Amino acid sequence: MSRNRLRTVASAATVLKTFTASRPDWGVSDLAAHLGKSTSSVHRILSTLADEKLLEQDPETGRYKLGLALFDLAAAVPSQRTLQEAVLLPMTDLRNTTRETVQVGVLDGRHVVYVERLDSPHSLRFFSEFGRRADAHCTSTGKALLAYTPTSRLDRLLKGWDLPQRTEHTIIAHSALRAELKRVRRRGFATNRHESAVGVVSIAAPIRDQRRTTVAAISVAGPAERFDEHQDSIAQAVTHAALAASRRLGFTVAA
Amino acid sequence: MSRNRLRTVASAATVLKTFTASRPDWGVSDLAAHLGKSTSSVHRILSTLADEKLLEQDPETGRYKLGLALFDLAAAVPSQRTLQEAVLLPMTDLRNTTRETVQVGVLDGRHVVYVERLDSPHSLRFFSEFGRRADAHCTSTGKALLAYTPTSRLDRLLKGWDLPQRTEHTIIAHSALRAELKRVRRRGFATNRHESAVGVVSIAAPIRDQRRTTVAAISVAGPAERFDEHQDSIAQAVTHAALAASRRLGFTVAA
DNA sequence: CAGCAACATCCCGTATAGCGGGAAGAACTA
DNA sequence: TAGTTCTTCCCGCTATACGGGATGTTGCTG
Repeated sequence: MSRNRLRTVASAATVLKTFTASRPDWGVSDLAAHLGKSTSSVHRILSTLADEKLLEQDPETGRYKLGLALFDLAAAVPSQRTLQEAVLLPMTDLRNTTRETVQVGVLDGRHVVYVERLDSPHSLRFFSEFGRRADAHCTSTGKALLAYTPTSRLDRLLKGWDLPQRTEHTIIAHSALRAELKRVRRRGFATNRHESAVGVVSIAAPIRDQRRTTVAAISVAGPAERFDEHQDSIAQAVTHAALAASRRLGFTVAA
Repeated sequence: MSRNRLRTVASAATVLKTFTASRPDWGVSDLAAHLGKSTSSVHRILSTLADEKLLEQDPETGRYKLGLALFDLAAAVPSQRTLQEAVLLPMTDLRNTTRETVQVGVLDGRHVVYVERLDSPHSLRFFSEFGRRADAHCTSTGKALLAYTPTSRLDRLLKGWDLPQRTEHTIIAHSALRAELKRVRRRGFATNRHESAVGVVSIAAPIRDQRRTTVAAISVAGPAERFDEHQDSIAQAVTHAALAASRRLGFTVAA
């Protein structure tokens, strides 16, 4: 943490981040109690953020919630723009080939953030999962990204990382995860077989840029029964799409 | 603007909002010049926001961009959650019926913010347009929302609103817009025929909640040539989907 | 229906956080 | 190699932000 920080801005950021999907609205008093601050201070932060449209206040109840200005900001997150352009056609091709949901994710610490998505024609999924974050250790996207994370950085991530067990198939031992990541590097793709949730299977491959750095991963996900029959061909299609996307980011195959 | 505001927080919000799709990254010096502040002050704000993951700094160039924490916040915006659940099946049905892209939007002042989307099976569109905002006066979604905006509020919006002309078909006169909104109320749906962009046609209908308040609109959009043949049946499907979504929000048809 | 509780909002005295000038260090360019 | 541009940091000064407590509103309960 930088020494030269603005504590009022940090407090306001903390306030913003207290609004979550599971706790979408707060009153002045209960937020003050939650944060251990006075109602005066919290009220000032909330009304300032509301003036800036980052929050909204329900005029009937007086409670605050996140505001629409956040959509504008989320839509402007730039690293995904270059990535978006690169994955446009490969994602569409992959979706049309596999008829399944296709996603692109990036690593954020011990999580995956899904930044792009194309629904399968017969999927009920929605944009609401845009920006969704998931565990890195038990998703194919996460494992595809961790597999190519520099060793020193992976060591730092693993230190103190008590891998959450999501299903009975979830890898929870560091040694097992390291072995699995080695297997991912050998095969060139990662799989998730009921590790993040029972019934969910996915395959992911890394997307690299012109410096050969893995910057994202592309995946196909669906219910297990549709995958088991065609895993080899899906894996091939995913690695093909990942290479196509990589090429568009300037990656060249070694001679 | 509230008198009781935190100017450091307001400055930080201004900094965040300076990052846009068209200007996705800033250095300390050029942002300071842009905002008329000293580099010391701007640097402190930027590094504090980076500590909070709302911004990221490129370690090679020193320039700042928006951070991934914004996805978490955008995904947690609550008013869309209830709406999402309500529009789930109606959107899917509408997409399957029309084979076109389906969106749900809400009004934000003189703009529409698209908060849900389902791509047509043959669309190249992507999540990058999630949260996209568009003019209200020349989109079917916008007109469907403005048509049911209380008169006093519509008057306030129109006052000083110089309607931007996007194509030769765009409504730019207040009187013409009022007449058009009357027509929307009479027909129960709104249309956009090359008004927001040449070649783009869409049809939208209002979604109401249990208090009979119009809270969102659902629309189908596509290229003009696919719409012209089936406008009546598409309009019927859209109004049907809007009613289904409304019912799920507790709306009941008057006896 | 009156009293009470809970909440948001606001005022004001105090002190500390934040401001900007300017210096230091790094990287780039002519 | 010197000059330029940029980011980062230090420090004195002052204006902002803090929290206690008061006020007003709304809803609940006996």
